[in-house]
Amino acid sequence: MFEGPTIDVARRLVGAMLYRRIPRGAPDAGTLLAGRIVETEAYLPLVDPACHGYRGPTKRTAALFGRAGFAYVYLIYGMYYCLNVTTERAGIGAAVLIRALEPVAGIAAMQRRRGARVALDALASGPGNLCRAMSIDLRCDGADLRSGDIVIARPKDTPAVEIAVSGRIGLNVAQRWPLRFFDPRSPSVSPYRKGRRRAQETRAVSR
DNA sequence: CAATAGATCATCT
DNA sequence: GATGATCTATTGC
Repeated sequence: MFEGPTIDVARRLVGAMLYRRIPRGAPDAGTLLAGRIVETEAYLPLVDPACHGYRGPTKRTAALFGRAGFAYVYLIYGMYYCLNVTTERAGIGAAVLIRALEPVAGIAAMQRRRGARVALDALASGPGNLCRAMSIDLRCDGADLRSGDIVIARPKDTPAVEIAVSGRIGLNVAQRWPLRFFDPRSPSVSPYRKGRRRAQETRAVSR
């Protein structure tokens, strides 16, 4: 699931499931949330100036440099969290950013986090919204994604999906690198906005 | 529809 | 002290 080159993992994660058990103490504690991953971005080892590991490990990026299959969570713009899955072997800083989910289970609890008037398709669309809906914050940094309160898995009956490719979103460097992967049929794929338009030179790829 | 401002803070220089 | 792998509300076509 998390083995192999980062790009392969990013593609493999589209269509996979993300499960989240809300921990004790939080609202809706014990509730199981689930969503189907429909959008990811690869942040490559060594050569990618947009990857947080590009300049070597720091305290913040410690998890990024750990073994594959763990969470790397960071705070962005002072108010949102982003969930990444670490890839590659220990000592290499690379990851896949999880950008959007289609809500599958625990929708009422997600709505309590995001606001009741938010449309179903938008509940976990975009990395910041996704983390808010799934109750993911810095406490999740370093978590094992094979077992625990956050699990990413590809159930046996997971159907093959069409995967489209585009440039990455929100970057100042290397944004045109074709490292964003998404299910073009999903209504939950995060919308492009001004300044992101350029990245949307997509081409469909089936598998 | 497009464009802009503002919120807000851990981390790094 | 500056900087974001963002989102939302609001403004102006």
